Amino acid sequence: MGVLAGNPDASLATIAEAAGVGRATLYRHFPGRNDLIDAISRQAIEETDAAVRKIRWENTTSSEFLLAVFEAMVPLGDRYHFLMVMAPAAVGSEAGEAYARQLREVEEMMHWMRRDGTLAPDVPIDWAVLIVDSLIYAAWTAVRDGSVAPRHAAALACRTFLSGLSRGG
Amino acid sequence: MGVLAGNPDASLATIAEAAGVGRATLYRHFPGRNDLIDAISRQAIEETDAAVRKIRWENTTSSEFLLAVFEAMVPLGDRYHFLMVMAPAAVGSEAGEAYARQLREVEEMMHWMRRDGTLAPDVPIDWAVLIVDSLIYAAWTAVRDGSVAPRHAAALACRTFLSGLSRGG
DNA sequence: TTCATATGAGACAAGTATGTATCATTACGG
DNA sequence: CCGTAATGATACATACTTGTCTCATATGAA
Repeated sequence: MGVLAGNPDASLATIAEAAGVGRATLYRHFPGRNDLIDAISRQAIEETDAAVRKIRWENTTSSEFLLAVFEAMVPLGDRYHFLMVMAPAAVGSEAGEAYARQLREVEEMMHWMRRDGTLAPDVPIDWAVLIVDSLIYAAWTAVRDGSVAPRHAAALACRTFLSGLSRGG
Repeated sequence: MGVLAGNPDASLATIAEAAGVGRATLYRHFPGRNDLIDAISRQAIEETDAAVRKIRWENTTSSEFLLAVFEAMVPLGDRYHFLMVMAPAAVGSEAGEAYARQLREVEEMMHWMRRDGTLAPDVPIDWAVLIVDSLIYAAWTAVRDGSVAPRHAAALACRTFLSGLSRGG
């Protein structure tokens, strides 16, 4: 998993070695390379979907919900990164559709925040969606590299989205 | 250039075709594949360096300087992206060193903003640096995809960094 | 025009990735 | 203990990529 996220063109021999299995075993489970990455994509989508579905949205403000999304997604950053890297290449496939659907869900959240009055009305929705994506990835990267503590990463990302990094906030 | 940024492992045949030259011509100018990407890296670094050097830092606030950096870098997003994708793989090489130096310069800018009182004191410098990188990339992506107008992208990135996207801002 | 240089197209060998098949070994259930 | 299924290792054919080389052509200066 992490291998493919880091290098989408890794050879099946490398993947098999990283997974601790023989190369032939990979071909027994998946007819070809595309089937393998499709299966991993499906799993990544399932895990990220499940993590978001767990969040209770009743009686929460959109800001709290956003924080919960960051908290849920940062630990799954490798899955998320995998989808960002591989899904665009798999347009038309099931994985590509699911990724597009996830993007639409983030878009709906941004519309909610705009109606809510939380998101400034002059911010393009597309930009807000892009920033959520970027912040999830940035937070995961920072945790992985040890730049920030895992417990603080999501809060930092949420704060950056809502009020930026300047003193006045 | 754009080809390599999108797929770092693109074959030389693909690169040559995208560049509109014969594959043999590539080998006449560059002994091997590594020399080619090293040359492109050098050019990307030179262009980004030149763009930043043009910025006048005397009699400007750090916020104005940050905006100027965004304005300078967003149009060079493909170069920047190329370096982000390729340079880490070229550790030890001249390009890798130059990329690390650019990162240190952003770090210095963040220290300046912190002393300045612009950057909140409890924000980790590493996080701020990472967010600058992410925002440059995000702004370039948004412009490329037509989500936001080129003239607004840098301002949007700067605003996101300084005051976030919420209404209170 | 004529000569030198640069280019494009293609052949070629070596190395690597893919996909299939075979065989010995291991693990697991009856 | 035995038989079945799964695994690891390996060999193999095919295709792609890399790097080198050759040859015909075009471009450009003298």
